[in-house]
Amino acid sequence: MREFLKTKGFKMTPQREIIFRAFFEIGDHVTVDELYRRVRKSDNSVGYSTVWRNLKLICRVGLAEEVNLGDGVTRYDRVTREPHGHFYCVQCKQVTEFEMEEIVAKLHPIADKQLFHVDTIKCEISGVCETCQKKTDDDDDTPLVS
Amino acid sequence: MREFLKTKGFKMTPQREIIFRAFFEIGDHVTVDELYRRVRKSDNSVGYSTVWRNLKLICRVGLAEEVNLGDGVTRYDRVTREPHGHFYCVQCKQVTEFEMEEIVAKLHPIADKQLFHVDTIKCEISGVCETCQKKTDDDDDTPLVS
DNA sequence: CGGCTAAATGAAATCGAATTTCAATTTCAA
DNA sequence: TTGAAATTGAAATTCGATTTCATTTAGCCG
Repeated sequence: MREFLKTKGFKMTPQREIIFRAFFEIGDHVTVDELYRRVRKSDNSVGYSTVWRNLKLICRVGLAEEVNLGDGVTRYDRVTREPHGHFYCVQCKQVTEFEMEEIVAKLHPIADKQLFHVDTIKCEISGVCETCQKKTDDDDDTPLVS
Repeated sequence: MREFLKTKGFKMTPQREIIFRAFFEIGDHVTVDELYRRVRKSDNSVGYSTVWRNLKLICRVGLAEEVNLGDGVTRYDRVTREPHGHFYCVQCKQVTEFEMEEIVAKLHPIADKQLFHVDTIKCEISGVCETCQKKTDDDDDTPLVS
């Protein structure tokens, strides 16, 4: 990793070491705050902005990407995996994934047709997860569109 | 519209009249600020928060939905149309659409399989639009990867 | 037509995540 | 070892989103 960063003009530091390690351990849909807490367990002197900057750095070097589920908090995903979309439960805020190979394959021709140069493709499905569906079978939340 | 709102327990006001009208005229991917400016042309005494609240209201009654393209600004789309995804040009910030009927049809079974109750489906493709591609053929922006 | 209550408004204040500033520290190539 | 450039931590700032609050208004009821 030190070498990889060097080739891109960045230095390795103890804090960065911890942050990178933590990020790749936690895995996906992490928020800055979550990662910050996690990092503090290893070294409680690491600053919030350092965690933030390094998360941005991980994105810049192409190892992660920002995920926006519309709840005002930015999450971060590793990009070292298959293309995938997200299920976002509006009740428990839990994020799960689904494989998106086929969807992506369908989307590319659409972009090509409009001569749009694609950087990233995102699919987000919001709704209620199985667990929360069961939980809210009774206590209904005054539906506006009855 | 007055009647429609009444059935949902809301009143009609001059400001609301203007805001609703403006929203459905402008059409899509409007930001609060854009709509606010537009509304002020009809009546420069309308407040920003009123525009914001009414945009939220339009969403609540199911006539619009929030669109999040990851640039920190919330946009609003009418929902009275075919399901569609968005192209977002990271250079000129322009938003265009693409038809998504078929994609949605493929996505639903995926959600069903995980027993996820779907509220909304969003597909966002970020990249560079045709116009901006031509514009930036020369002045390259120091690519980090490569 | 008044009177009344809930809803709506506008301005200003607040919130909160994201981002920047700045002085001090650290990395690492020469 | 040394110096330039990168990095860090804390605090400040930014900026869109949202709330507060005093005032006004819509629309139902008699």
